[in-house]
Order: sequence, then structure tokens, then C-alpha cells
Amino acid sequence: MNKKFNILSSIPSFSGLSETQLEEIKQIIVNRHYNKGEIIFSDGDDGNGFYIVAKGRVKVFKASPEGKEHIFHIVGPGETFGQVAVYAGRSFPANSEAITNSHLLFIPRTAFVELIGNNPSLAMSMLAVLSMRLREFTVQIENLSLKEVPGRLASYLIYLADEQKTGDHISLSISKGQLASLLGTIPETLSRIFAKMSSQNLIEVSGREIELLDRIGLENLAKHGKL
Amino acid sequence: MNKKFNILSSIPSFSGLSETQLEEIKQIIVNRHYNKGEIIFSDGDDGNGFYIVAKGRVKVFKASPEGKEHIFHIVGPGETFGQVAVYAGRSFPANSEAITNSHLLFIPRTAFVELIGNNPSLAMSMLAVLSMRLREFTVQIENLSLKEVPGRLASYLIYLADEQKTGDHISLSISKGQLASLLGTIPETLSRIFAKMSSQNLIEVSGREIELLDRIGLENLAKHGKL
DNA sequence: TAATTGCATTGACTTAAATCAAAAAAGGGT
DNA sequence: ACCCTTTTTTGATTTAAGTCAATGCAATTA
Repeated sequence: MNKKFNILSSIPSFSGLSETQLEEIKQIIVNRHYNKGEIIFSDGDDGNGFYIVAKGRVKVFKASPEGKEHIFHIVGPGETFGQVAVYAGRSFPANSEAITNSHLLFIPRTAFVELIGNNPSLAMSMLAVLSMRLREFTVQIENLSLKEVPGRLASYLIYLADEQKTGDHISLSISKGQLASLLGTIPETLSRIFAKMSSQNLIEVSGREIELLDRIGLENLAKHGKL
Repeated sequence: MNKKFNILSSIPSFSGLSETQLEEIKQIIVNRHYNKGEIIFSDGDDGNGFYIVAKGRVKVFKASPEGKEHIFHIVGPGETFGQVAVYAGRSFPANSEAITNSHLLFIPRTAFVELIGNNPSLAMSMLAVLSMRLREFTVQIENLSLKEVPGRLASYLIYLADEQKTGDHISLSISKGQLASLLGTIPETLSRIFAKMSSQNLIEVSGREIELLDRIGLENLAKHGKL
């Protein structure tokens, strides 16, 4: 039971698979290392496989011609990215870049497609994972179109607090600039909103450490907007 | 080979299935009819099955507490909606409403899950369809966060023209108010942008009929923004 | 042909957030 | 500690788009 095995079984899509099945997957994995700032794939590249993060952190983003960029996900250990292109047999619809030195497991398309053909249960769990991501996107679209930035931020903070299970304390794993992009805004605006939220005793910010002081207020903000 | 069969085989997820498989699916379908304006399911309802549109048109949307709504999709004959909740075994993440009198085919979850367990190829094609939708969402998020309304409209008009294969002439199948919501804006703004685009001879609008006069200009607008 | 209803447009105004520009703060490495 | 770089904050300004309110314009129906 080596390291690779441990990583694999912790991945949602692959949980519930037998050891034999995991072993099969292990056979087709290619190890890849990227340094901070390195591009993994670019918008329009051929989708010849997808990635699992073993170590590090990766951003998946889209850039406008003027250089503005919007981050879709920040992907960490145990998470996957790039599958869509693989299933659909298309090119990648976005860019990805390592934001820390990262160790990734690459799953080539051809081998994977073959594998899935023989594993209905694997297919099912992939379906479920994709569905989840689709749901996340739904939330993101909803946020972008229905809510203003403070509401989006409040939602995200609450989400993070739940995610990290560390009570009302959060520590950001990304820079505030990147958080801004993730929320579909710019650093200046985010900074002002942090300031405003702090002055209203909703939160307390100290560098990348954030304390949620008034969850009810935040939830209210997340739902009904208006700071 | 009755009517139901014809509809089924025209659905992307089900194309490539054998007649026997289609027959199996037919067994679990429930016919449902909705009048214009009727709610099909609401945000938070239990996702106990998904729908195929046989006839009519349905909008899938999300509403904010203040009543603002954003339309995610307009779904027409041969298209499906509501699957995500089914695969993930969760509640519906949005609302749906018939915008014309509609005939829908309802696929109950339990029966479908059983079916898919026995059909790897069905699972695969479902994966592909989900992936496609995910890709659409990616585009939508990109539009909402990277582009201004005129750019989004230009993209959508070009998309529609390609879709309808009717040269440079488009006819909208939905009201302008609904189009506004689909683009993440409001009718007033959309109206002003239509006026501006017309004055610059990019398009010519007459009710729900639109003529694309300057595709290059539109494409430019879709990419680089700025009207 | 009025009249009701729903949809679309127009105008005046407000506002959230982007842009531009600069200063301040925080890290990292030597 | 110091320099250099990156990140974050603050301020002044502009702008796109939302809000409010009124009007116009079909289309259907009485």
C-alpha cells in the first residue's frame, strides 16, 4: 500500500472502488511535477487526459484578451481537474497553472476511457462527481448574476468556515488578489469590502487569517445582499 | 416504433443505444403535461427524477429573495433538465417552469439508477452530456464575469445564428425580457443596447426578428467588449 | 373600436464597482 | 537590517448598469 494508493482512495470519484480497480488505475497514471507559476495546460489545448492533485495547489482560470482573468477553481490535494475535456473528447475550455510547486497524477484519456467501459460503478461515481461540480457552477453563476460582491464574499467565507471545520476561524490558502478573481472582482474592491465588513463587526481580518464575528449577519448578507 | 421512441432516440444521452435499451427506458417513463406558467419543480424540491421535453419549452431559473430571477437555460424538445439532482441524489438546485404548454417525459430516479447500473454505455454517454453542459456553464460564467452586457449579447446572437442555420437572420423564441434574464441583465438595459447596436448598423431589430448586419463587428464586440 | 393586459422602450437618476494612481505594508532573500 | 518585490490598502474619478417612473405599442378580447 504505497503513497499513490493512498492518494487514489481519497479521491471522491474513486472512493468505493475495490483494491483491484484502484490497482488498475494506478497502472495508467503518469507522475508529473510542476513548479510554481508553471502552466499545466492552456485554453484550447487538446484534452488528452486529466489530472489529480497529489501535492500542491492549482488554479483553473480563463483569461480575457485584455488580460483580465477569472479563476474558476482552486484545486488542492485529492481533487481532480480537466475531466470535462476528457469525457467530451474535446479541448480544454480553460487554462491551469500551478500556484505552488505541485505533484500531479496524469490520467491519459485513452486508457481511462477503456477502463471506465469495464467499470459501471466507476462511471456512476464519476457521474456523481461531475454533477457536484455542475452544482457548484450553478451556485457560481447565481452568485455572479444575482448577488453583489459583498454577498458573494459572505457566501464564500461561510462556505470556507464550514469546509475547514475550524469554528469561526478561517485561514485563506490563496492571496487576496486571487480571492478577488475567484469572486469575479478585483483586489481593490475586495479590500474595500473587507474594510467595510470589519467596521461593521461582521469579521476581523488579519493577513490571511479571518475571524467570523457575526455569522447571522453574514448569512443575511449572503442571502439578501446589502452591506 | 411509436412517438415516444422517436423522441427518445433524438436525445443526445440516449443516442447510440440499442432498440432493446430504448425499450427499457420507455418502460420507466411517465408522461406529464404542464400549461404555460405552471411550475414543474422548485428550488429545494426533492430530486426524484428528471425530465425530457417532448413538446413545448421550459425555463430553468433561480430567483433571488427580492424576486430578481436569472434564467440558466431555455429547454426545448429533445433536451433534458433536472438530471444533476438525480445523479447526485440531491434536491433540485433551481426552479423550472413551462413557458409554453408542454409535454414532458418524467424519468423516476430509482428506476433510472438501476438502469444505468446495467448499461456502461448509457453511463458513458450521460457523462459526455453532463460534460457538455458543464462546458456551457463555463462559457456562461466567463461571460458574466469577463464581459459586459453588449459583449454577452453579441456572443449570444452569433451563437443563435449558428444554431438556427438561417444565415444572418435570427428569430427569438423567447421574449426580450427573458433574453435579458438569460444574459444576466434587465429588460431596460437590453433594450438600450439593442438600440445602440442598431444605430451602429451592427444589427437590425424588428420585434423578435433580428438581422445581423455586421458579423465582424459583432464578433469583435463579443471578444473585446466595448460598444 | 374601446379597453384591458402584457411587453418594450425611453428618460432621469442612483449606485456598485472598475479604473487610475499612489502609498503603505508585508515578505523573502542576502 | 536592509533592499527588493509583491501584495494590500486608500483615495479620486469614471462608467456601466441598475432603479424608478412613465409612456408607447401591440395584441387579444369584450
